[in-house]
Amino acid sequence: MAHELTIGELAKAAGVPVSTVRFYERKRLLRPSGRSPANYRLYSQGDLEKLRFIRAAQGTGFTLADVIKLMRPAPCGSVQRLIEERLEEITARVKELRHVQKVLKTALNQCREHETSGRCKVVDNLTAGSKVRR
Amino acid sequence: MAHELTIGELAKAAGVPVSTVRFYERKRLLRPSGRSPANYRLYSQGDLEKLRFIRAAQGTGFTLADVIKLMRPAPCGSVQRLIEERLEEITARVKELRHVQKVLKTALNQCREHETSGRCKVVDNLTAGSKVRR
DNA sequence: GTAGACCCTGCACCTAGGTTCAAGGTCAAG
DNA sequence: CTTGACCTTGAACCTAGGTGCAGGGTCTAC
Repeated sequence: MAHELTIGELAKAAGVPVSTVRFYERKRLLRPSGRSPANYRLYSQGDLEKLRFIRAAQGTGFTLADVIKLMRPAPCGSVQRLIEERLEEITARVKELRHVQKVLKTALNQCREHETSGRCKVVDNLTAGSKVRR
Repeated sequence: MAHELTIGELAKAAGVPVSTVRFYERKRLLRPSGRSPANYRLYSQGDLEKLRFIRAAQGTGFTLADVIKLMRPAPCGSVQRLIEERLEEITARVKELRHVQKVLKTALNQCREHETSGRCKVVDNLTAGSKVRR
């Protein structure tokens, strides 16, 4: 089942632009497993899975640099550390976003209460209630 | 109280690099209220507050383009729309992060259970459980 | 045998939000 | 009157994650 794929087929199967596949190659994330006589890149099913993994890991918030680390066989320990780091980041970010959410909701309510057609006063609220982190 | 500030004083007071203040000027976010005889930028207390507002709004997740819109006197309506958009984004992002959090926690547990010193198997889990959005 | 869809390489460009550099002017202290 | 900290300008550079283009080769169908 399933012979080798050209770059276009691979890209389509994974739902990414061809240009991105070549970009990943430049970044040493995914090298074709071979070349055709005409010098076309050829990819195996395993390559397709790798590509999917890359996208999944990115969706999970890992940077491409992290993905490289995740992909080369590594002791569980270092993988665990990467995951824990990401988890901490996520927790912090969620907390931050919840705060921002509160500030914005307050602002929005104020805005709705004394609605004017002139200058909006909401500005002051934003200035008061938030942190500058990031 | 409080005369005009040079760019260095302003930057320090707001806790941002001088280069950033000049960058904001290029982006039309903050123009000095005057110039000294020696052509130094001079900023008022109001400018300082504006600068603080810019940082606060950024911390709240607005882009600089949004901040420009927020700063020029605008009907409440358009400000409200901006805020609502941000709120929706935040809600979506939090949901996404919660999902990612779950996936990562599962992966981490698996990783801890059958800890090996060889290749980590966690990869498969990430591939299975996540979306590619973003 | 030619049109159109695909592939190749290398390089430039993009967004966002800045930072850094070169070459020079200004100001206060000692 | 020199040293050092500050200010000026314009322009180049940075990161991350790509996208686009020029100038060419290849493959499939008609």
